[in-house]
Amino acid sequence: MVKSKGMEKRYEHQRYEEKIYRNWKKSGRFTPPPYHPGEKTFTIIMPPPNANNPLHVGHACFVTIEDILIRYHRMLQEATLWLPGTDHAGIETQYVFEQKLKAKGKSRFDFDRQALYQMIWDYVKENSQTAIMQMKRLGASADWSRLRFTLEPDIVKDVVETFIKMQTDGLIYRDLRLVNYCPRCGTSYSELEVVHQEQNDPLYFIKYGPFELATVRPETKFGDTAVAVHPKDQRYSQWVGKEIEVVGLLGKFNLTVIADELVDPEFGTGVVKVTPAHDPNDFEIGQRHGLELKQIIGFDGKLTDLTGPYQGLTVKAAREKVVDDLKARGLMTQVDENYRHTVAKCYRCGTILEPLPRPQFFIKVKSLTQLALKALAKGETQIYGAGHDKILIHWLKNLKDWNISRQIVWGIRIPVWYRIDTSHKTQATSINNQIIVGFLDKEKKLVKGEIGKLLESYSFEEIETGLQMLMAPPEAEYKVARAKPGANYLQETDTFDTWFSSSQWPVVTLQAPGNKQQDKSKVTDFERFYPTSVMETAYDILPFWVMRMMMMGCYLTGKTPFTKVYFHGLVRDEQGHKMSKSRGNVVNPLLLVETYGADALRMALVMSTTAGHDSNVGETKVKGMRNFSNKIWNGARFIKINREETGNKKQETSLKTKKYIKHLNQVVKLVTKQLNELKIGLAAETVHNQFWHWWCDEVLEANKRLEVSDAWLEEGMKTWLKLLQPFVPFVTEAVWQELYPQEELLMGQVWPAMEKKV
RNA sequence: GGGCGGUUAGCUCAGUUGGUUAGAGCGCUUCGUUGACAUCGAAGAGGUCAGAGGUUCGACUCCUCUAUCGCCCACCA
Repeated sequence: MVKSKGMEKRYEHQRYEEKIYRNWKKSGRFTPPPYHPGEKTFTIIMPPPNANNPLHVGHACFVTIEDILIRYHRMLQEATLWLPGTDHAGIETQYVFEQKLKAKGKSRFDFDRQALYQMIWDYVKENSQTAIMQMKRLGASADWSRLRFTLEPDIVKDVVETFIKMQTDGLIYRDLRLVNYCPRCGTSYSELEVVHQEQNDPLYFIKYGPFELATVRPETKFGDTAVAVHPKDQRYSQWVGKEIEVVGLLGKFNLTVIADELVDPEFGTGVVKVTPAHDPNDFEIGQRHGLELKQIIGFDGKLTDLTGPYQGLTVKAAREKVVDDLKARGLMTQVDENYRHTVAKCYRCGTILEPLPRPQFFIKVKSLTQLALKALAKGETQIYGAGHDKILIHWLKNLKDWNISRQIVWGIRIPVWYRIDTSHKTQATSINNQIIVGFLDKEKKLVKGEIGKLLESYSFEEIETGLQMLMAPPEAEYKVARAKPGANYLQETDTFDTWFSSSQWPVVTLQAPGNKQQDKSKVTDFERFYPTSVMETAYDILPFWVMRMMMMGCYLTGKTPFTKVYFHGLVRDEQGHKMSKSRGNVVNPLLLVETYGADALRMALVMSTTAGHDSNVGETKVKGMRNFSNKIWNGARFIKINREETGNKKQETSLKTKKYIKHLNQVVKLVTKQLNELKIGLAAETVHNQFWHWWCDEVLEANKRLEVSDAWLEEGMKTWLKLLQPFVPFVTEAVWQELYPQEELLMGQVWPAMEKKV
């Protein structure tokens, strides 16, 4: 066995990775160089990981792909910026935190807003540090000096300004709508956060005045304000416009029969009860016909005082009781036990969502989607990833107005203010004094009620200090303002949908004052780096994030926020199963890094993957790529031993060098082309196969046979290390320093030229 | 009900935008360790590229249809 001074037989990643990362960071190359006119820039805004959980293998995937592109462009000597950040992830984080409170026997209602916010803040800060540390272990060469967080003051300020601008532009409205409300999470959701799930539920046929009708939700009958049939349904045409008398569980009542297109004459008996307050279709019908909105289910998921003996029952319990009572009174004619339909559930906790009427802030999306569609049509943004461009367009064309109100604490509070009249004589009459508030009084006891009435026993200050929630009637007057507009104003307690701030991420991160140039030039990061080059993210957040970033970026700046979008697929386990905690097949990326090295994991995550398609990654693949790191190491070790043994005096004798150099040029060309075309998986495959099966298997052997000179072998190795660096930065840097200790870091080298002359 | 993908070697996947004998990793067979690497090397077995039709001088690649698997969306009470 041949021994070389300083190079072990195997590449031991543990001995190098940490030190190498420190040297990279020290070199200052994570930060783009000072501005100079005419520079070419390359920018990636990192998808900010949720600051509530350690990283999973999906994060490792985006870190790898983005780092490859960043390192490549940095070597092309472009002004390269990879701007990292973390996201407060409103509902996600509050949910996780509430679980922790629950474990301690507490709930969010035990704390006032400020206290709860501060607790979550501390928790998130701690977790973000973990996430950042983990990304560094993967070799992420991001500019950590520009790290941003969605709830830091500069960002919040910009997000608030955006809302004000949109209000001025008439893109915001507050209206009473049926929102998807989760009684467990205590908040409403946007259209996108609803999961539709198919399930079996009994379909009940009940007697309804002169009719019979079918429903899966008999408990909502207390909120019925009409009966509807299809306008062309001959069977019922004589009833339309007439009043009918219905005998219900709470006694007799009268309803009008209306005709509406939405009714399917084929379904059930062709007659439906209309419950505008608790069904999205019925709400629409109600709007068209001016029906009363009778809310009989509260925001706690229980029946209200309008339901007599059923008051206080949960929806589920109420349904059972109503069914029993209907049967007992002979009002139930039949039950279809095998009825299959879809129900809307909370994406977060799986609770069945209640459509409930609630005044919320909405964004009119139409003009925004038009801007995004235009940018796509003009090719200002190109999508990479298996048909997801079509999906994006489909979304943009069908998007509904965006509900941006969330009833949680952990987020940016909506900058809307309600004036409360504290003069006694108007307390009862002012519409704003009918605002319902909940607050913790001096004894930390929760008090709830109309503010006008509460002001008789509490001071305005006491209410304001302990305020937990505020619910203003739809007609309430409000002011949009950056700061409290006057003494008697109370701020809206709802916060923005977390995606509202995320949608502005490329704009606000680059605009943040903390990111001003260090040098004296007046060019801001925004001017320098916007629009960004590539947005790289998983396809599953296309509608939540990418689409909305396009809409908001175009709206705020007149330019699309990124010229290319690269979607990566989901990382599945070795057998192709989706990773999940319950399945127990979640792989911890950090564990793999420890065992096989960061380079091995990186390579395993990108080799032979294509944009937009899921990939399977398991230990065997990572192990194989660990072997690849070792192969690179040993290729270098051969050169080093060669130097020591022969003093690099081997000259070629057969003039085959020319052929090898030509091939090497072709490889450089190919890898460059593939990276330019964002064919990352293919590029990784090329360097892997060419280095191993061509360079090592053929050229090294040729050198032994004196067909390739030592000098050219060295030259080729240098080229190879540069080509490999973006993919496997650690081992190549380690080798570089072994072979070329006098040179600057490999990370700072220039990408190989296309042509190398023999 | 609408949309988007996949179907290539035993398994997991590539296939550089139609061009000579279709590739990789893992697995399998046989052989090989004094001189980079056994986390290795050499040789090899294994594919009618889901099926049918079409365009073309030429199709894994483009078009149509079928089968099958998967994902996303959807207001059917």
